[in-house]
Amino acid sequence: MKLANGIDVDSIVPENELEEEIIADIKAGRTKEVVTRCPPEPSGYWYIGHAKAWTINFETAQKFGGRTVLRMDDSNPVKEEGEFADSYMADLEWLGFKPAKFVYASEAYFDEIYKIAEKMIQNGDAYVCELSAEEVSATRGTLTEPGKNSPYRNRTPEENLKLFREMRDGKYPDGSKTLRAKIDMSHPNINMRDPVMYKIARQHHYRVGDKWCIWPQYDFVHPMEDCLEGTTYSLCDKGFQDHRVVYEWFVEHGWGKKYAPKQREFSRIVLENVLTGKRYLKQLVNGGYVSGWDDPRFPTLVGVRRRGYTAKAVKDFVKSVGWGSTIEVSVPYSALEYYVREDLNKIATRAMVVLDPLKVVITNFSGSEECEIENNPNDEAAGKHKCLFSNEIYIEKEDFSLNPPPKYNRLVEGGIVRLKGAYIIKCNKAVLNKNGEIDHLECEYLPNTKSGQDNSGIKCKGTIHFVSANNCFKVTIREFKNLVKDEYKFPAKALADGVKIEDMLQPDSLTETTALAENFLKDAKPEDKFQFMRKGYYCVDKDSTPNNLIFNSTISLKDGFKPNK
RNA sequence: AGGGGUGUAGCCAAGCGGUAAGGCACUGGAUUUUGAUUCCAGCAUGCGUAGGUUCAAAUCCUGCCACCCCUGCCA
Repeated sequence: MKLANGIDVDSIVPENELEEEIIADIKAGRTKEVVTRCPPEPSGYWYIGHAKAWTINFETAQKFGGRTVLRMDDSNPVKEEGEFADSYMADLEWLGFKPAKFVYASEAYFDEIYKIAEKMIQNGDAYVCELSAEEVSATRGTLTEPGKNSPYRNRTPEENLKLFREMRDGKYPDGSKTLRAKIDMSHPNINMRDPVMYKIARQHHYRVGDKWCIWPQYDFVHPMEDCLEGTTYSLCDKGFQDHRVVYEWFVEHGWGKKYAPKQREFSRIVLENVLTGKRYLKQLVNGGYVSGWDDPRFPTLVGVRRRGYTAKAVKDFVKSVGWGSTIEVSVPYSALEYYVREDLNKIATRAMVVLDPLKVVITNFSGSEECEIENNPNDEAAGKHKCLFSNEIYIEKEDFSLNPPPKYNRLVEGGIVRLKGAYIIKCNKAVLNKNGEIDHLECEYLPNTKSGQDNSGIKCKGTIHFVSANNCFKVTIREFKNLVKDEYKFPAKALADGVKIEDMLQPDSLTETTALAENFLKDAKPEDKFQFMRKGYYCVDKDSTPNNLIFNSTISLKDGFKPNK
C-alpha cells in the first residue's frame, strides 16, 4: 500500500496510537496525505515545552512524507504582537523544521471564515445573541446543572444574518452582541453550551489593522483554519481534550465535508524546578533579574540555545518522554540534561581551561615544548590541536591538596600526576605565602614520560589539565544555577499558592569569574561549543568582544569522584 | 445531570489473553592519559483496589478508590 508520495505504508513502524490510526486511515482511503500544523499564538516566547508540540507535528508529517503548515493563530488582537512571529521562525529553523507554508490566519483565512459563519447562520446553526458577558456566564449553568437557552436563540436566519452583517459593519458597540453556535445549552460538556463564535471588539490588529471589529473565537476559528489548510491531523496538547467534541461539531456544521481533520492530543511536559509562565518570566525580565528573554537561565528556546543546549538534545528529550497519557507529565530536569550531555559529548571540541589557577614552576625544565590534544577522543575525525608545555604552568587549585581525602589521585606533596597531553610531574614542594596559603608549587617533570611516547614504565593514577603561562589568555566564565531554589519543584504552583517570586529565586544563580584558557580558544565564535576537559561544556556567549571572550557554562561533566567509598 | 481524562518502580514509559520492554535516576564492577565517555551487572513475585471469567489476566467483566482538567466574548 503506497501513498501518493511513493512511501510504502507497510514499511512504516508505528510508534504510538496516533501513527497506528494514521496507517489505518491511509489503508482505509480516508487519508491521502498527512498534513499537520504548527499554530502558535504570537503572544510570547517559546519554551522547551513547545518544542514537544512542534516536534510531534513536524515529525509525524515527515514520517509519512507529508507536510506541516506554520500558521499564526492570531485571532485575539489584544494579546498578539508582530515581533513574536520572527522569533518563532528563528526557533523553528534552529530546531531544523521547515514549514511547507507560512501564513497569518488573520490575513489568510478571516474572509473565508466570515463566509462560513454566514453559511452557518443560514443553516440555522448560529445566532446573534445580545446577552452581556455576565449574562452569558450566568446562563451557562454549572458543572452539574444545565444552562438556560438565550432569549435570542430562536431568531430567524434572515434576522440573524442582518444583525451579524451589522455587527461586522460596526453598528454595535463592543461587547453588545455575539454570534453563538446553536448547539445545546444542557450539554454535559460545558464547551458545547452555545459557544461564542464571534465577539465585537474595536481593537487594532498587528496584521490586519482595523479591517475587522468582530473577531472569531478559538473553538470556531481553529477547526475552520485546519479545514481551509487541508490539515488531516490537528495535534494539540491534552488541555484541549474537552474541546474535541466542539471541534468535531464545527467541522461537521461549518465545513461539512466527509473527510475531516482529526484532533488528537498529547501530554504537556512540565520540567521540575523550572519556572515557566509568561507573566512570571516577564516579571523577571522587567525587574532586571535576568538579562532578557534569551537569558541562559531561562527555559525559553532562545535561552537554552544561548546556554549552549543543542536542538538535537531538546528534540531527543521531548521524544524520550513520549506521547503521554495525562494532561501534564512532570519530568526531572536531569532527564533533559542527559540528552544535552549526550549530544555535546559527541560534538564539543575538547580544550584545556583552568578555572581557578594555581601556579606551578617546573624546576628542571626550560623553554617550552609543543604537545597535542585530541579534539574529541570519541571521534578521531575531529583531529587534534597543539598546545604548549613550559616551565611555568597553571593547574586547578582543587587538583592539589596538602591534606588529600581518601582515593585522591591528583597532585600531593611528593606525589606524581600526569599533565594531559604532556609529561608526568612530581611535586617537590608547596611554597606558602606569609598567610600560610599556597602560593605556588615547585615540581619537576619526568623525562621519557611524554604523552604518546612514554617509555618510562611509570604508572600514574591521575591525569589533570593545565595551561602553560606562555600559551593562555584570560576569558570570562558565566556559571549558572537554577533560577529558583531547589525546594520549589513546581514553581508555578508555589507562586499560585502565594509564594513571592523574590523569595523563590536563588540568590546567586549567575556568577561571573575569569579563567585561563589555552590560546587555541582565541578564535572561538558565539555559539561555538567546547568541553573544558574534566570540568564541563561551555558555549561562547553573544556578549563576547574581541578583547573579552565570554563562555556560558552549559552543563558540568558528571563527577564520579566519591572520596569516602 | 455532570462531563472528559489517567492510574505499571523515585520520574517517564512499553504492553492490546501466554507469564512485567526500554530510558532517566540510583547502586556495584571493568576499561580509560578527561574521576567524562564506553562497557557489563543490579534495580516491580508486581501493574490503584476488591471480586469474577479463564488452563492462563497488567490485558476481558463488575464494583469500589485516588488524582488531573472543564462553568473566558483567551488560545
